[in-house]
Amino acid sequence: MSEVVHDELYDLRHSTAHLMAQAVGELFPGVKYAIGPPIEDGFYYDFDLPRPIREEDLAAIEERMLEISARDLTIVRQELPREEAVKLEADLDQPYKVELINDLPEGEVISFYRQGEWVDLCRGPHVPSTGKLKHFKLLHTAGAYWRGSEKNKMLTRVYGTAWFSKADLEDYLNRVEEAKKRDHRILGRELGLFMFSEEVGKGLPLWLPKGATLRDTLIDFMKAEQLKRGYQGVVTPNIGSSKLYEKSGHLVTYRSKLYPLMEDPESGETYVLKPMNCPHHIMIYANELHSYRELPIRLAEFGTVYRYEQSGELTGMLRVRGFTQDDSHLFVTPEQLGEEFKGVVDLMLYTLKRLGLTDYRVRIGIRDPKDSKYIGSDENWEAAQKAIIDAVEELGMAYEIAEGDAAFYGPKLDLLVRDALRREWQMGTVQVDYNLPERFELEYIGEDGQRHRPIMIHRAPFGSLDRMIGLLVEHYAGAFPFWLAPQQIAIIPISDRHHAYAEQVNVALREAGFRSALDSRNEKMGKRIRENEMQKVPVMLVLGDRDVENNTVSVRRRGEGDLGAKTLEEAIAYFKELSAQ
RNA sequence: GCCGACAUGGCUCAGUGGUAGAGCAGCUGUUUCGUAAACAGCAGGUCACCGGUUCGAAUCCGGUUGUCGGCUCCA
Repeated sequence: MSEVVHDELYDLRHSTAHLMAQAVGELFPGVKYAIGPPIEDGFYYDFDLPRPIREEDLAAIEERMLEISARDLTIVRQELPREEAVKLEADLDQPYKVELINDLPEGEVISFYRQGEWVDLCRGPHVPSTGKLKHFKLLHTAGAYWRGSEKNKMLTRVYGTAWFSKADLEDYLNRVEEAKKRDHRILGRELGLFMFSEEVGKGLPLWLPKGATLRDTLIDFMKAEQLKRGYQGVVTPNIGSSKLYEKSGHLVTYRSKLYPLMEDPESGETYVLKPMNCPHHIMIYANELHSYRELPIRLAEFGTVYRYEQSGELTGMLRVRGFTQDDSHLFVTPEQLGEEFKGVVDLMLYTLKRLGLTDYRVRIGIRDPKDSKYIGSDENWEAAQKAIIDAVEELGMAYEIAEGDAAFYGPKLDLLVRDALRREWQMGTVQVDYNLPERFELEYIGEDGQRHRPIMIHRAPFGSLDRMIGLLVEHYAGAFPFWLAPQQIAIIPISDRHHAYAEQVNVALREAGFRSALDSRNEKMGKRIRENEMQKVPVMLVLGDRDVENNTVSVRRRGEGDLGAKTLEEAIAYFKELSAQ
């Protein structure tokens, strides 16, 4: 968030951050100020304090903020030459501010904003006086490293939100409350999709029958697409020799992100629990000599990988330690690169569309030339980055370039989607890689009879099945479209005498390929309807005397209610229609 | 990993030093019902785990594990 948009709401939030800093200064003498910018929906300020602020302190800080607001202090801008600016902050015993001033580029205007006794280094702009700041709330505290580096001291960050009116503030707080109800961790349990077990291990998801069905549905969808698009399935083991990963470069770059190595007791050779599928797929390509006529070769696998993520990073299904990628590696000639890359992007966008995810961002990660973790030659990097940018330009897509976001072996294009709490997650990803083919000396025989080096495209349209399902749960608030719903149809016989007919209908629907289940519990129909509604089953069939008599089913659509009686044939036609939506 | 917080039956929560409670879910019966909660009874917890303080700990203290919000990281 280096580029801050200067609209009025941002100014208000920025000023509220100052207001909070002043209040903290009054309540915690000796506080050192770091930075305090406006952010989406609010603001934060980082403090270095004699003792950390606790959540229970927030009310007192808010109270002091309101008091300072009531003083209605005029907010005044003041510009100072560099030396005087440094002296001002040094006199105030504010070392972080001194460091910030010293790092400002030559010729930059150095400005301060003063409200009453309190002053802060700041580019501004701000509201005219503290009296304008009334509708805010402090939300939570967090630790944050000075300048974002874990080598530096950890400061205390306080997050808050601020709005023009009381109504806006309340709306926002309500929105957050509503969003929490969509949390996939809560819905995942309520809907019986997945679980975690302390005894199995943190970050290791267990998929329950309904969640497993959802996974199967997504896998079937992707397999069908891949079949149309000329992919071939492969299967590779969950572990591989460390030598393989040494050669690929993963071992050096991601040592700390691997589960500890396993040792073969006979040979003493070590094995890696695989964090990636690429080296395995590369071995399959290298198994035989390929002609240019065979290329592109597209090897696909739903590969489960394990990454030892830092414990503090784990978040439900959105960040786990064991997950399944819809992975594929394409081996292509330089001439094919552009078309193949565009083909992958097309699949990725089609996938998002089918899943109903329309709100996403495209980020192109290129390398940071100053960082040494990137392998391979400058020429290869230039060529790979150019291939990606040319392709998205040709496709007319909106995108952002992010320096330093490339994989260590190549640049990539990521699709980013937000969760219920508006946190952004990387979903689909595609990378262009000249470097691993070089490391593994991959070849094909060209038209000219000479040996040539293929280029690899790594891609995963879902990214991780686990993360994608977590996100889809939040996107749909658990109410999946018919084709995705783990259980599509619930059959509710009104009383015992309708069971035989209900069973018959259930069998017929399963025969027709629908995920149907009979709910013949000894409960009143209304209760069973209610519970199936809450389980987000898209369709219910209520069966009573009339239906048995007329050989019909009464169709009830989730969220809509009774659609009336249909024959079984009509109902099946309707379900086929729903499946296509 | 770091900062802060939290942890009571399957779920949601009450209980702040004197030997654990409610609703929902579960089980058993009764009820056989036309589109979002029938009725009654029963059962269920070493209060996350380990240690300490105390005559006595769910409650106070320390540690561990897990979870939550951030930071850092994300092939």
